[in-house]
Amino acid sequence: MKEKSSRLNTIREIVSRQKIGSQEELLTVLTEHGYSLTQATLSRDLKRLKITKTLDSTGAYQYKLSEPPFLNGGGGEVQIIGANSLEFSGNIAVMKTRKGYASGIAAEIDDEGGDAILGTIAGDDTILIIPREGYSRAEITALLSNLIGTN
Amino acid sequence: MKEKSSRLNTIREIVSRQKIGSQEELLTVLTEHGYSLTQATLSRDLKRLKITKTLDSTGAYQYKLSEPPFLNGGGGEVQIIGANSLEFSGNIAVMKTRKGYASGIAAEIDDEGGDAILGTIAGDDTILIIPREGYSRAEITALLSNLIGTN
DNA sequence: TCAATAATTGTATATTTTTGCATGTTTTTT
DNA sequence: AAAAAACATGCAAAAATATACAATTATTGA
Repeated sequence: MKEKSSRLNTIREIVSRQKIGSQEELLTVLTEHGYSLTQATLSRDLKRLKITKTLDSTGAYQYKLSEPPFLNGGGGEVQIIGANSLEFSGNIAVMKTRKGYASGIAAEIDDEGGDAILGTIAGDDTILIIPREGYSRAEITALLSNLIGTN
Repeated sequence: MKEKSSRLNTIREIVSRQKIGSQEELLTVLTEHGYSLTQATLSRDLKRLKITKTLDSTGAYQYKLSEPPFLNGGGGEVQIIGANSLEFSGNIAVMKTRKGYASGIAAEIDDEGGDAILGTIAGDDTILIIPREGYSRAEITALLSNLIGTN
């Protein structure tokens, strides 16, 4: 099912970008984005994504991705945890990251991407990933998913 | 009142030692430790302590001290991946990070540092951390170490 | 393809957490 | 020391979140 993974992606992006204080609130935003679901489903989505209600520095509630935005160096495998979503436009991949981490993660992708990655450009929370010609979306997705890890 | 801070302390200890999945459960443990309070009070205590309900790797709920996103404890060893070093010059702290991660980590410090941190400036792999006047090196070190963590 | 199996979702409901309010207690101010 | 202000707490109610169950939709394998 396509709907679901797209929705999960969107949820991750929203949560990492704006302050969301309750599921109802997030539900509203998702509705504005064109998704139709109930709070029950959202609750399950959040559980799958390990997004939990935390407290920000002012003591207000805020939903947050619980995985630290870091590289997991265990076992020689490099795994990037800070990336929130990946989507293609044409043959260009756009990765959204936790704010501030784009350039760091982009560097990792350059490092690890090998032949398949022609280059990357990073803003603050967005990375443009340009694959080398001849590599399919599927291949790039697989490569990056591997770096990122799955949900 | 002495009772309260002692209780908060105990809560922190319990939560960091054993798996607590709900406030009721924690309440039971606290009662066994000789404290007498209601779930309502406990809820407020947890809020003060910024202890929130998160999801562990198996998908079960677990209360946790808000965790610094800086480190990865793979294989029992504590490994600081984002931040490499911390040193003072005068009352200014300089943190070295993995290339590209400085601004991301600086943002975390701003987020989590509370009153003690006046501000941060990030380059590519270096963060300047300016403590608020009145905070000692030791305090800042403790704070940042805590953020960086010894999980 | 079709039946069997698994996954996803909504509804209704249960569970859990948060909070308004009243009250008692401690601390501060005068 | 009395009054005022600030803080802590329980109770009850509200709000938020999670889940059992049943229906629906997708997926798998012969």
